[in-house]
Amino acid sequence: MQESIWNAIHADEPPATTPFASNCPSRVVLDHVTSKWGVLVVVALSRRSMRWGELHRYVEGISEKMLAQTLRLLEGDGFVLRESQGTVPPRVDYSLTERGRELGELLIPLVQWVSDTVARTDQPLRASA
Amino acid sequence: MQESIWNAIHADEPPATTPFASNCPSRVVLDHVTSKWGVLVVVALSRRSMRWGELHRYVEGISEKMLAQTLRLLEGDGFVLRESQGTVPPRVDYSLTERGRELGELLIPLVQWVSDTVARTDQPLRASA
DNA sequence: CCACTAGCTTACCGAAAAGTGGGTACCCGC
DNA sequence: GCGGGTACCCACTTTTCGGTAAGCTAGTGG
Repeated sequence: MQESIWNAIHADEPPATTPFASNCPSRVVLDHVTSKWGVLVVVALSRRSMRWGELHRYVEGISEKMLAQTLRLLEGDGFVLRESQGTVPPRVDYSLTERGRELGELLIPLVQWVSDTVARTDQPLRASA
Repeated sequence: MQESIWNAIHADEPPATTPFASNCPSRVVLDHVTSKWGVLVVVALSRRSMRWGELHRYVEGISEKMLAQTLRLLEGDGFVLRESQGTVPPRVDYSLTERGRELGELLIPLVQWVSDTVARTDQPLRASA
């Protein structure tokens, strides 16, 4: 176990093990999981595994390219499991790994909260774009 | 209160109140708070308010432009409070609003978990870039 | 009196992300 | 044999992101 990021916040210079340090590898993964589509894909797969086409229809507005790219990225990071049945027509199932499920449990409250907060706000949340 | 995003996941078509729908306004805010620098700034401000220069030094690698842009965005979304004492040389304090603090409590576990997971992983987490 | 500081803003430009349109392979139903 | 469905990949273009550099204000140290 490593230091809490709270310790980092106390210090003037953050330790290299937290994403506040520019050379920390966690920044890369953090970028992946907080990417525009990455969040939605992980949350979508949190409930149940889905096929390619299902995901594409479900995460509205994502292009095929971005879906493929996002899935490959998340697979590379060990969050998503890709299972291709060798059948024709092709059928590929995507699901979360154990690590992906852990991530989902952190992302779901975030998405839920943002969604709720925006919906609840009477005055527009943003003054400018 | 609105529907849980879980209901959305059960349905074939997600309701317009969740970020799965392409026209949902929460997508915009979600993009802000999950942006590369947005996450780090909110988490940094979660512990204590900071001045411009402090933040700039603390969130390593962020350019002045990006810091200003991120802060303006988060201020527009109501997450960050900007207090400029009219003194010269200028002194500006940034802190989280109540809403910002709520957000921080969701982001901290995420950052912590990613940081821990990456640090704990022996084999490289990502197969490809 | 000149440089230096803090906290920005704006203009400019290259890089990277993301959208578009096409193609592929294979089989099925008509 | 033609079109449609599935799950992609590749090339091209557009859009956005993000970094560099300069400028601005006003007081302060040398």
